[in-house]
Order: sequence, then structure tokens, then C-alpha cells
Amino acid sequence: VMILRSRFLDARRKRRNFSKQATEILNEYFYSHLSNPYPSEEAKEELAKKCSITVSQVSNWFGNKRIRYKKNIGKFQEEANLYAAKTAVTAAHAVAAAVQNNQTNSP
Amino acid sequence: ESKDHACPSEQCPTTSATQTFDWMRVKRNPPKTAKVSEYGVVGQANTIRTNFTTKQLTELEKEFHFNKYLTRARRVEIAATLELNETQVKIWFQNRRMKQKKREKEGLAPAAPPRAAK
DNA sequence: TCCGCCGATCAATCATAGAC
DNA sequence: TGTCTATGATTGATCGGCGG
Repeated sequence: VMILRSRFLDARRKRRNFSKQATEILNEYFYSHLSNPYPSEEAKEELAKKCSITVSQVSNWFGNKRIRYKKNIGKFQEEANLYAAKTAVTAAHAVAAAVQNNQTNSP
Repeated sequence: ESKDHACPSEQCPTTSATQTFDWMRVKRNPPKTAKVSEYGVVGQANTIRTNFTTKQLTELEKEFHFNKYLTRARRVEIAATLELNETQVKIWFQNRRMKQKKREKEGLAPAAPPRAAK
């Protein structure tokens, strides 16, 4: 304890929660890409702009989200279903659906 | 870009997209920071993150300002002085450089959108 | 084949904001 | 007002790829 938390004045002290809508945007991306929630640098920049936060903050958010999600999947079940329903379809699913259609409907 | 994969077969109408994808199973190997005391192997199963002391961090920081990169000789010297592995010193400098880069980038962009026109 | 670096990420932890 | 939980940030260390 006496180990004075040297950097007891880290920058992490005055933390600010992101806006409700920013979190909304981040969660939408996360759950619509649940199979691979690793946004590219470009995607991060876009998310950062939409959320009015920095790219680093976007990276931190995804890093924390991934770790905490897999640590306790059950705890996020409700949230997952909420966003799964809210989000129409992912690019992957769209492609999969297209393939499915092609197979059933021979052009 | 989007290289989705692993999608065995989805047919769960009730439990939607809640599968266990590979990224959820990723497990990192524990640190191999084997502390070698004078006497042979004090093989401490160091599976914990080392907590550098303020003194060590101060010295490392000082050295960093002098040189962003270390030479083998300097690394050995510092490791001995601070009682750290050469690897720990090496990694510290690597992380420090990345931190430096991140800061430089952060402190020059989010300022204000120059030509945003209207 | 080994080593150092980079970029991204992990994983544990810190410290605070918010819920109760 | 004092916990207990949610969450953003920090950081030692790992992973995969690249170049020497």
C-alpha cells in the first residue's frame, strides 16, 4: 500500500463516460460484427468520428469490450440480443444470404 | 478487409447470433519472466505481471529521453542496474516508443478540423 | 535460424462515475 | 453518505509478420 501509487496522478483519474449515443454506435458495431469484432484502422477512424472520440478511445473500448464479453458471455446475453435485433444484417450475413438465394433461385 | 469465417451452420431461430467464436477462446500464454537468481533456477512460475518500481521507471524514463533505442550493451547495463531481465528492458522500450508515437499522433489531430468548409 | 521492432491485442489493475 | 458495479485508461507482456 505504501507503494505510493507513484503515478497516483495518472491521466486515467478524471474519466468521462462516453455519451449514450456513442456507446450505442459502438455496441451496434460490436454486436453486428460479433464473429470478428476487430474494426480496421479505417473503421476505427469512422467510428471515432461518429462518436466524437479519438481512435485510441475506440481501440480501448473494443479492447475492453472483447475481454469483458468473453469473460462473462452470459452477462451480455441480453445486450447481445437487443443489438442483434436492432441491427438489420451484417455484411457477412448479407453475403451468406445472397449465396443462399443464388442456390435456391437459379438465375 | 472483411474476411469473415467460421460459420459452421446457423440454424438457431431462438438463440440468435450468440455463438462462441474463435476470438472468444483466445488465451495468451502466461509471461515467461523466469527470475534467475544467482543460484541456478529459482524457477518462479511468474505468471504475474511485473510491477516496476518508481525507481525503475524513473531510470528507464531518463534513459529513454537520452536514447529512444537501446544498444545491446546499454540494455545489459540497465537490466543489471535495475535488476530486470534484458527482455523486460527491451519490451519496456518498445512499449515506450509506441506510447510516444501515440501521444504525438493524439496531440496533433483532434485539435480542430481545418478545411471543413460548409 | 535467431533477434529486434512494429502494430495490435491481451489481461490484469487502477481510479472514477454511476447505481442503490 | 457509504458500498458495489460499470467502464475508460494504463501497461507489462504476448502474437504474428517483416527485415536484417
